[in-house]
Amino acid sequence: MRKNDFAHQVYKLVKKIPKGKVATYGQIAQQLGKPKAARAVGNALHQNPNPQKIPCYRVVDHLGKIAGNYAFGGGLMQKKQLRAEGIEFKDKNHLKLKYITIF
DNA sequence: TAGATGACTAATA
DNA sequence: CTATTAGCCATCT
Repeated sequence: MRKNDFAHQVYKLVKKIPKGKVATYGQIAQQLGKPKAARAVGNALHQNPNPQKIPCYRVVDHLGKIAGNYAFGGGLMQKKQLRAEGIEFKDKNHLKLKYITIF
């Protein structure tokens, strides 16, 4: 394993997502220079070597929807965490698209 | 090395 | 709205 893995880049970028905002897998992939690698980004987070350092709950799909119960405390906890950061939901599973951005 | 898998995205019906 | 098809890319077996 090299320290400059694709996954390593993903973690680094996810950690930089500002509070109160979220990013899509596609956006992260694009920041890495591979806009088609959204799927690979999801896989990288699935490995999730540092759930305590990586705010994977700020990463959602292109509709602002939470992936599922793969995160630290489950999908429900994830939604609560997002709401605690000032992010509002459009409905039960979809965030308001205005929050989907990096920087 | 090759095939299967998945926390994706887009297009189509 | 949901279901299906297809393309994409890193990781796993």
